[in-house]
Amino acid sequence: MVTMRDVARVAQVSATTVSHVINKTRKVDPETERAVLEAIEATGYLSDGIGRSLRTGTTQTIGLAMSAISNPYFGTVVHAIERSISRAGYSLLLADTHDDPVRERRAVRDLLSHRVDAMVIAPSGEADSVLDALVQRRIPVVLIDRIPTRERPGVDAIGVVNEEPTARLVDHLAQIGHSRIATITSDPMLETTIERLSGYWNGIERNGLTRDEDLVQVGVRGSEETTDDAVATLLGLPEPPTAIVMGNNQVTIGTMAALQHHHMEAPRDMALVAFDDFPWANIFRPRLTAVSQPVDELGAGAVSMLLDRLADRDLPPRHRRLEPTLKHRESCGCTGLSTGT
Amino acid sequence: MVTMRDVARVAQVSATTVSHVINKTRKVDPETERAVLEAIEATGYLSDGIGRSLRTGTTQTIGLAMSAISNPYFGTVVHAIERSISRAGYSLLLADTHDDPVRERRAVRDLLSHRVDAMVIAPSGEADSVLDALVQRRIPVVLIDRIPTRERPGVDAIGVVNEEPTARLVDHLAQIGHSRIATITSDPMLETTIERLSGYWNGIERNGLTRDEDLVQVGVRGSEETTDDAVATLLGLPEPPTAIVMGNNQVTIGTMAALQHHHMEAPRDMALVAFDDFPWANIFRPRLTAVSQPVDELGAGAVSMLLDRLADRDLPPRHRRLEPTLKHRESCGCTGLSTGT
DNA sequence: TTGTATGCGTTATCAG
DNA sequence: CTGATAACGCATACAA
Repeated sequence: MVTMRDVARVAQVSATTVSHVINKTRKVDPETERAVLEAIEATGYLSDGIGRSLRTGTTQTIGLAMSAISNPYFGTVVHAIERSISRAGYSLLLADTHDDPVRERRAVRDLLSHRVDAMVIAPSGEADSVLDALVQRRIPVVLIDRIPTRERPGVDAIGVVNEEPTARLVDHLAQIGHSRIATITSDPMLETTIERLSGYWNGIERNGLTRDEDLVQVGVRGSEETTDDAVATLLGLPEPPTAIVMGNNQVTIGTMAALQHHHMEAPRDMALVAFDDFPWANIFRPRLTAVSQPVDELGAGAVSMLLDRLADRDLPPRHRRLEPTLKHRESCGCTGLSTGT
Repeated sequence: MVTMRDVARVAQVSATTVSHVINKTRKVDPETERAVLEAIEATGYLSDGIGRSLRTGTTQTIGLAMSAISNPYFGTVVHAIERSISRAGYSLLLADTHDDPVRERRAVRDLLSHRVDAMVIAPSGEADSVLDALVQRRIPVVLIDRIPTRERPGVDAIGVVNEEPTARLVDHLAQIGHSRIATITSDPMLETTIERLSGYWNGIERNGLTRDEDLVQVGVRGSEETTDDAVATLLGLPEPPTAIVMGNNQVTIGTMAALQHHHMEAPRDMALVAFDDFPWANIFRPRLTAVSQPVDELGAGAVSMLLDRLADRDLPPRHRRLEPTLKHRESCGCTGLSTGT
């Protein structure tokens, strides 16, 4: 490996000077500078981040801990985060939590071991102890997607409004005549699930519908079989639902597959509305009526908060809620007024 | 920050012993070990990868350089790679190339600066100089998706067979009666584009169709407007095509959107077949007849080759081709024999 | 079974 | 304007 000392030798200067040339951190004679630059070119020298990190205490690296499986927008989110981050001169270290508290703990440990300067986390339902440990180490953290009720010093959060938009979904179904409206959601420990469920109930109540626990299927971890069972249960009810609110993208996939098994089609046999949109929703049928998250903004917002906190760790914690957009399309079965893009 | 020396002080031993306890790298008195472990617990010590890396020369980090935009399977690939990699005790450092040679160079430099132990790259069409530099530094590299014609020492590659499967797509269209078969592809510099295009021509010729350059639309970078133009051009032909072979996922999205603008529907108004499948292809309509890549296997295979090479850098270069699967569904307009899953 | 000393590549401090 | 030196946290060769 070619080190700074090698460059220094070739350029006939001290390593100090080479360092200063590279980092533009003090005035150096143009002549000398040229010599150094040439030596760098000649040797093919590339500065070693490890050495620098050890010395400076910063790695210019941000850790991202989230579940690849659970988030169908995974790619988009990672991409949005990577873009903002690299623009700011940081690199992205990835760790998969699988939305499982144990693996989440491991993932964060790993990130910590690599000395990331800060982390973005999509916290599992039981992330408290992990977060507390992070707070104690005073490492900047931004929570994404799931916003905890409790605030922590040094921990920001960004996500969307979940409750009211879900209620609106129910409103809409009620307005077009549905009275048996079911909902299927995933992991009940997740903050998002809780909020969307609460929105569902609000919708049921404010539309004067009868509150029926049987219409609520809380899928465990949202695996496909579970969703299949959930749909079967709903269809087997004495008075089956005529509409379903799907709690997230994963559930939507499972639910639609299940309906297919039953040879049912939306919106003909079942009205369908979803929380979470699909990137290609407009090209394929049925065009899903869905609450769409501003994924790019979430990623960019997360990084922006992180950079703010990197600049001043004592900033009071901020929790940002972005407004999702209702994409009114066709799966709800109300054809007339489609506005979706 | 709590360092090894802190632990050593608390445990009343030397730093050396602490190191040995942590790494299980020499015999140590059970009593002493207990004391060290306790001290680690008490202090909340976490070993510093930076210090270790500087000393050992390895970072236990793998770099992944690919374009998030161009690859709709991005999430799946990253996930597959991350899984295999973390199982082997490595972490994943991400860099976006945007499929642009300049940004690719930057991405690789970044990764190199962070001293990744090895890299996985989805090379742009002009990656030669970058790859040569990597070879010179003797850093293990696996190319994914696009397999160069030239072999390089120390550089493995993994991807799918492109030519024959594309020809088969044409075969199928020809067999069900199409004679005006068009193709739309993206960046003509990419190895995959070249191979698929060649497969297209093979198909045209071996089915005795007339070779018509007008039916080939090579999209630049596959942006949506470009695809729109391509479709318009095709439809404006004196003898427009009745079927289209879409060269990749991105093109598929663009083409389907464009067809929609023209109020055309597959397979009614245009037979459609694609290279690259969609994760949710079965749930939405039209169910696309498509060549599907074994994405998980590609990721796992890439990592496996990387680990092999990490164990022995002098392994001869290997180029692996996996077989993609034809998912015969409905967009091709030949209903009878659908076999797709 | 344990400890001391050294150096990995860099940058900050201080001296010139 | 430039250079010598020490230190970041760790693992190892060597000594005890």
